[in-house]
Amino acid sequence: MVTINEVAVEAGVSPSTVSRVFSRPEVVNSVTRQRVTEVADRLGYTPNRIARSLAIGKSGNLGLIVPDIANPFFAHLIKAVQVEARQAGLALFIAETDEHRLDEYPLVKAMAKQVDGLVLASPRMSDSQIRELVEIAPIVLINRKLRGVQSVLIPSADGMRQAVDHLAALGHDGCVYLAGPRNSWTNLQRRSAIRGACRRHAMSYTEMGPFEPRFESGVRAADPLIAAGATAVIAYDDVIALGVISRLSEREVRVGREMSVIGVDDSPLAAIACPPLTTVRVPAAKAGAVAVRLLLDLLAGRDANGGLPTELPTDLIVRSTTAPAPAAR
Amino acid sequence: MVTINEVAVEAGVSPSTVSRVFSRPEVVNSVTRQRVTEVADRLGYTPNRIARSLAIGKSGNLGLIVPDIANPFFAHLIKAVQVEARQAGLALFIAETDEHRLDEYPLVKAMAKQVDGLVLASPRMSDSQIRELVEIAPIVLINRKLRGVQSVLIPSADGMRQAVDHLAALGHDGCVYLAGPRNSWTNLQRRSAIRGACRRHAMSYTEMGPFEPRFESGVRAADPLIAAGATAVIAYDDVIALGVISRLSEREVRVGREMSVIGVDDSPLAAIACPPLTTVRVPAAKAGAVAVRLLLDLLAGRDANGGLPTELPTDLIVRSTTAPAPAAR
DNA sequence: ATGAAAGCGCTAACAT
DNA sequence: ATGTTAGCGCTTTCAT
Repeated sequence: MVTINEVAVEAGVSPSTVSRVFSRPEVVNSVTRQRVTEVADRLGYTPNRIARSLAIGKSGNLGLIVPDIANPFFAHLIKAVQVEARQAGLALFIAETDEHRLDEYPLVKAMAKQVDGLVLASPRMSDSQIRELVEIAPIVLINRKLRGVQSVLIPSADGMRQAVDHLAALGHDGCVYLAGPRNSWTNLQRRSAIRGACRRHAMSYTEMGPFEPRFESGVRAADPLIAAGATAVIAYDDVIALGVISRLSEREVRVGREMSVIGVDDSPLAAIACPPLTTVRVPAAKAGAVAVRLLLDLLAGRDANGGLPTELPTDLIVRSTTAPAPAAR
Repeated sequence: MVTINEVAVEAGVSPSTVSRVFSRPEVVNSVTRQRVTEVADRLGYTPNRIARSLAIGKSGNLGLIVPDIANPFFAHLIKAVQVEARQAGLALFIAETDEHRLDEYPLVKAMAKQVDGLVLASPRMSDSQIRELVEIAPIVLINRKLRGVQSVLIPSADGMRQAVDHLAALGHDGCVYLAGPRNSWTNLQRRSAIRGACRRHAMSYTEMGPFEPRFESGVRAADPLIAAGATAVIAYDDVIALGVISRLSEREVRVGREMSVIGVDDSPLAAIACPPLTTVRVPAAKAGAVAVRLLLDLLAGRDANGGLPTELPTDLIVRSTTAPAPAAR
């Protein structure tokens, strides 16, 4: 491995000069700079980021923790974070908790030591654990609210309300909510928004779950749904909704006829599904991008947004899985 | 930040002892160890991984480069790599090239310096660039073949042959291939397998493209397909296939009747689609897991698999988008 | 504009 | 079993 010193002797300058050429080129004489870069190229020298990190006390890395990489919502979130981080010249560490609440904390803690900042997407760990992490590295939360910690929130209350209004307008006199992970902030938000809207419309509210956000959860949920005589269901997310639809079709209940189904996320899946899924659009990519920008502000000492949570809006996208209630037809 | 030295003085031992307690606990007297860990806890000390990396010359990190994080194929690949890396106690850097061939090399090179090994998934860069990277860090390639570089390959020839056989059995007298990215090894494999199989069946072979693996590419491809009077089409991947189906439905050509469509990947999308997509199953997760294991072997000096490429099999999954040729009915 | 020297936090011979 | 010492490769005062 070729170091700064070898370049220095070869170019007939001191190590400091070589260092400057790579960190603050403008302060070194252009002809010296020229010579140094030329030698560096010839020797194939490139700075050792780790040594650099140790010296300046910053890693140039960001960390991102998500529950499930393959879930389309998080996949798009990751993508946006990656793009934004790169734009800022930062590399991205990524880790998945796989919805395993227990491993989450040690995992994140280990990562926190080697990054300049951390984005936690829908973390399941306790408030106090998050507080401890904040001591180690600047943190931005996505879909989790905690006093004194910067966050970007997608409350989805608007979208859920729109969803229930939509159902009410179609004449449904009740709806069931297929709940997501028990401790998820997002789930709590959705649940209470739906419940509130149902009350306002004098619709009955039933809850099933909790379900992990997987396709299989949805297929598992479908039969109880039929048994309960439901006519309308809102799932925690698109993935679950799609599972429901799949099983419903197998059971020969026509979705968008006998049963109305609404998902959340508007992942690409939703538009492709059959029938196309009515869903609440959630700005995943936007959330990721905003989170990174907040983190960057934090790192730069700009006090981002006055420490207030940034809230992103949601909206109902009506497609073909919702229809008038059978009784109302 | 509390360092090893502060712990040392507080515990009345030398820094080396503290260091040992954290790296090779078994070599230090259990009572000293006890005292040190206790002090460390009290002071909230945790080792600085960056300093450690510099000292031992290894980072404990793996890097993964993918063209598109949100593509389900890569999403599942990433997930498997992440799981496998974590199991080995390694953190994972991830970067996306977004199918931008130009940025790819510098990006990867920067990452190569701070990881112990690299997995390149479907890289688009040139052979010589890859060769240069191999000088910097151990590398395992996925779906790219290069003499002297370890790789895991999914040639998909079997699957494509099965796909064409299937079409032939349904009475189609030709098929069109919606090609993927021009320089992609995978695309070349698929193309030649399809072409070969068509020749064997005396079927006509037509190619359109290249297309980036996106839904929109597929919708764009559909009209020319109709115009060309095609009865059967094999898309580079599921995502494109789904786009085709979507546009075909809009144009009111019934998929699985007038037109047969086959995808590749068997992403979750395929089963959910409408109608369910006939597709060639590609073991994305398996590929990721195997790649990490090969990399680990490389790092350990075990010469993995004799340096031979590991090949993973593919198989046709027949669902509902393929049907007898209209003429043959 | 450049150089000398100290140090970032940890590890690894080598001694004891 | 533990301490001493000398780095790992880079940055950064402080001089010049």
